[in-house]
Amino acid sequence: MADETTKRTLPATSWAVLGLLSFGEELSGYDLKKWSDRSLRFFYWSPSFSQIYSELKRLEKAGYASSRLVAQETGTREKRVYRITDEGTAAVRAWARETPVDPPVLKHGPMLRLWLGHLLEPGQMREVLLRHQEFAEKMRLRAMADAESAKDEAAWAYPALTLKWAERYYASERDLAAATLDDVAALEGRRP
Amino acid sequence: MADETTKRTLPATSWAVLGLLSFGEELSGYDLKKWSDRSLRFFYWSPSFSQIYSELKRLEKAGYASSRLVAQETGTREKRVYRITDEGTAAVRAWARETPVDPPVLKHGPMLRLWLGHLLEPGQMREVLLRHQEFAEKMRLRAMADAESAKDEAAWAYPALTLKWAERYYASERDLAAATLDDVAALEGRRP
DNA sequence: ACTAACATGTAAAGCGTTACATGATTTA
DNA sequence: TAAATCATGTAACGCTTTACATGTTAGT
Repeated sequence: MADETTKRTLPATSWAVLGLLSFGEELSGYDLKKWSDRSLRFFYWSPSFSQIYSELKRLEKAGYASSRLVAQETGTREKRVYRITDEGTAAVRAWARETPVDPPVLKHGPMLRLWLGHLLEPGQMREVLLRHQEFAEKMRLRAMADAESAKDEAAWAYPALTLKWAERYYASERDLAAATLDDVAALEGRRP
Repeated sequence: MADETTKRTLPATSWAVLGLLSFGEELSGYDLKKWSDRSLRFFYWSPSFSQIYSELKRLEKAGYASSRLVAQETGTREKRVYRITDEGTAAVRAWARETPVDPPVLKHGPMLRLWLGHLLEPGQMREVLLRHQEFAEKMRLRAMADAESAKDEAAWAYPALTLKWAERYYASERDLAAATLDDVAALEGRRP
């Protein structure tokens, strides 16, 4: 272990990155970003490249991850890959078990626009909601496709459950947008 | 107007605060925070006191809001109240109409835990989901209560629609938690 | 050979929170 | 009158992104 002061007070994003490593693979920052975009993205915002790189440094400093440089097959450039340590596994397990779960954070642009509906033309409000509906359906399909390719692999059972959740979540988002479109139509109809 | 450089490039939170002012009332930072907690909160995270205060300063600097000091009835302490300017109204309207809506941002702690299910005991996972279910139902009831008290006031028609949306959204969150509890039970049942 | 996309980082700027400081008002 | 709550801010800190720098690989 190293640097006692930075222990157990890490921000949620650090734990998310350490969580990615907790599946046991040895990964580079770039790998982690790509994987994060395809998994966390559905229910947790995916951190930027630069943040992943700095989180990795912090995790290594805390003794939760170790890194080594590996030479590319043909090229001359080296890359740094990270692996979780035993202490890191213990720490992320303790975090997952003991730290109280805080309520979900939502920043829902389309609803902010609806809330400011008095500033928009009816057609514009409709446009915003239609776009959101499309977005939700696209996300649902992605989650479905990923769930398909991950099924029956016991090691990914829990990630697969989050994909199932995401599929339902974005279906609900899509339907809520549709319902709100009706509500807006009714409102505009009452006083045109 | 003032400070041309800070115009139209404000972060979303600034527009949210200016949006609060766009309903026309003259409000203090404290008022805005309270109102924000009871309205934006359901679909957009509510900024802290300190951020609201600094956003107000920025809005005033940009010429989108004006402030004045008012003396309290009996006390000696003064407070600063803000009102949107004509230019601010035009700006927030232009923002709402022209700025592309970016996809919702979600940081869903319970799902992050589920994703890391391999680190938890089954009972702990169940506990997390139950807590989330309770949270969702509490939010749903709040949205419902607020919608009741806001109905039939034409000026709040759009905010009322967001409360209706929130009521459905948190109902869905509650149901998704229940469904996921079943999924987890099935998973654990298959390999105990 | 050139371009676009892939890959690995660093540096600077800005967003947002927590902690702190201060005073007024209500309640016990 | 003491404590708790309401109310109004400021300052410091830390998280996070955007912009930048640099080299590599694959397609045309």
